[in-house]
Amino acid sequence: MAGEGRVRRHDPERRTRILDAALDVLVTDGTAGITHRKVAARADVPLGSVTYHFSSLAELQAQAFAWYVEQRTAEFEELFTKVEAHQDLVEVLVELVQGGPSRRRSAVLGFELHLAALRDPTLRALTQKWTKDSRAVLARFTGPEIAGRLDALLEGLIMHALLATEPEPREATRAAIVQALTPVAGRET
Amino acid sequence: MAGEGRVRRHDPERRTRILDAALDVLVTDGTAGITHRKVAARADVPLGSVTYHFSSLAELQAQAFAWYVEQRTAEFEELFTKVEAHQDLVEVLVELVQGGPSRRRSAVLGFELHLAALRDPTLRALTQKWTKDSRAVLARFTGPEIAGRLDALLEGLIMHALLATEPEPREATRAAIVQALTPVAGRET
Amino acid sequence: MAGEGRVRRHDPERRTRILDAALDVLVTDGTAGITHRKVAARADVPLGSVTYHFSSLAELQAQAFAWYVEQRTAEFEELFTKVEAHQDLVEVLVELVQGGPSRRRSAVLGFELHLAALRDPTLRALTQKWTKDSRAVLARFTGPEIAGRLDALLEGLIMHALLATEPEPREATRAAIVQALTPVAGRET
Amino acid sequence: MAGEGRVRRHDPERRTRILDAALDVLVTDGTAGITHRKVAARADVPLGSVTYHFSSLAELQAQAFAWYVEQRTAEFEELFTKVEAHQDLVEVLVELVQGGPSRRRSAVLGFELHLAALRDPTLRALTQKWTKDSRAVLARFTGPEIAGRLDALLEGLIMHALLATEPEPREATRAAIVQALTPVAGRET
DNA sequence: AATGAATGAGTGTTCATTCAT
DNA sequence: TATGAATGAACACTCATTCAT
Repeated sequence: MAGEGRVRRHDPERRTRILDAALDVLVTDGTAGITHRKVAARADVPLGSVTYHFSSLAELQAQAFAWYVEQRTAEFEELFTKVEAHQDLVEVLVELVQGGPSRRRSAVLGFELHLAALRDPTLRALTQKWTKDSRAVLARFTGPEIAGRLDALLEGLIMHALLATEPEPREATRAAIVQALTPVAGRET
Repeated sequence: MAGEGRVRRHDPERRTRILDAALDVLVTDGTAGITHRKVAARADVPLGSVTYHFSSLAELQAQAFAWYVEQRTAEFEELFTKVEAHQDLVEVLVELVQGGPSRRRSAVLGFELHLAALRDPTLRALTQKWTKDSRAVLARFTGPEIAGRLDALLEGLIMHALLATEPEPREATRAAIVQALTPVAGRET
Repeated sequence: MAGEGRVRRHDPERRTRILDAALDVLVTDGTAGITHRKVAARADVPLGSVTYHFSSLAELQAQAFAWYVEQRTAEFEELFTKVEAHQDLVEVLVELVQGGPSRRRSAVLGFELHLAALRDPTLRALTQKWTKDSRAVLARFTGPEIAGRLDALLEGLIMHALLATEPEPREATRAAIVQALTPVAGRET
Repeated sequence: MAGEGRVRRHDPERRTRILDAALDVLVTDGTAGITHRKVAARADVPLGSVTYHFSSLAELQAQAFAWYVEQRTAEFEELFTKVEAHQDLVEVLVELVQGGPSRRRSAVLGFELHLAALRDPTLRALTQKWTKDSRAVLARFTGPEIAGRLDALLEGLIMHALLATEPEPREATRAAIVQALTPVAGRET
């Protein structure tokens, strides 16, 4: 708002806009395809502006991912404020996995981050905190052990959902989640 | 099978050596970092040899991934030939997740492929066949529904294992797998 | 002299501090490596401050070199105030050449300036005046002809001293200087 | 010779032509101003060709300087093959210092190299060998001690000749050289 | 008076790809 | 058939300089 003039000298939200643009590029082209130029074009900002605000492409990527995790953590947290009964929990989790195209962006970024973290210790710190926080939220409803497996299951389900040509039936997803939530009767070794 | 033989005069294994080198590079640097030059260096082959055998870098990557899936599918299949009792199955799967550094390479390539497939239809065909085959193997022991969830769970567990600083306790992994294998007693929803 | 005072309100020594910083950068990185940013960092001054006080990088460099020549000329002059006997002169000159690391900075800047002057007429005016002044000082003790060759010899000795891995023996330096100071007996054409 | 066609696929002397072009650029713009693009333009060669033949700009510069020293050493050597009498020696040296514009290029490169060597150990190895070789040649006529001072004197004379607006009188140069060649009668110190 | 944000030109370098041999 | 030379496009990044505040 306030004038989309060609020349934008004072532009206090530029940093954030660049970060959002970087995330857009990461969704589209992945860490393999991100470049200063693509980000600048997406943010409608001169090339020099990107290198001015971020000391390197790696730094830009790291901050973009941090910004993504921050948003997604809040969103995740918020999702569970409405959960009261066990049934609510199941529904929320199913929605998390099956969530339409709106969720696709989020999921792609998540996997992109995971893979990048495999090679970048800085990012790994980010994913570890993220995983810990997610599990903590789940654990409020399930206890820590179940939260761990549930988290892994969700990760796998989401990845498969992303890659499947035709969506998994909602029932199958629900059944998988319900099972993960159900303590096993007879103890295992 | 066999077939494929296009160029194999003097150095019949050069093609394969290049593919293996490409996989090595993919493990180290990811799809973001693979180049003709790195592959050539790794395979100890002149640069021209790589571009000669593979019409483009994308083509090389695709064939490398195909070669990887072929190997991994066989390996996966083989893993289950020894399984007889239910207990064996659990052990094999736990090993699959916890498998040491030897399995790391495999796991990294798997995720790299999944992510690449998100944007490349050619690769998606590959991942779909792979997923289908893996599930089919699992289904021989568990039935189709459970195979699906189990597959997702394994995917998630492996990813988490890759990213964790300290390995998950073997017990937790086993418990998660056992649970996925155990049909839920009382139906819900 | 004095004059020059253009901008000196709140931080009257900032200009000088910037010039000194510029010289430091010139010693470290040469004319090939000087930048506004390095100078600003060295002077612990905001980037804008450098461009504010000096209209261009060339201008900054020129003034830094002028400042250097001014200092060095005074220092040179001062060096000879103590000289009375011929023997004193020799000692002072040997010290000039062999002078330890303290003199290194000075020598590097001198050669840097000479080379820059080769391509920049403004700087050449500076080097010419400098050479003239130096020779005039020497000439007070040696007469003009000897001063010229002596000056050249010193220049060469200093350059060699800078580049040598192990210092030339003090005796050799002294011998060279003594010889330059000694008028040739029998004239030859 | 042999066709100056626009497209020059096979061009075995390209490396050398690039080195010569690099020296040209170094004469014109110094180590401060050399770029891949300038060298490419000067050599009439595509940009990629320069980076193909030389792994970095520093490498290109180093090899160009090495090539220069090689040429200049040979030239220097050759200069003294004609020297028989003492008088010949003086004449050759005077010519070395006073040598017209043809010698200017050589001199500029020499100083450029000296200064660059101050900061680059690789280049310093080059200058040290060069200095050693030059002195050895001189020493054949003067003995080692005098060769050292003579070398320094020549260096200084040449630098001054480069920077002077009007050439030093030939006589003054000759006198300086003659003096450096003349052993001092009375012992010093 | 002073400065941080901003930008466009230019840098070194990498690389997929082409092609003559 | 196989390969090294070659090249043009693109990249990350640096920087002198401008300008609004």
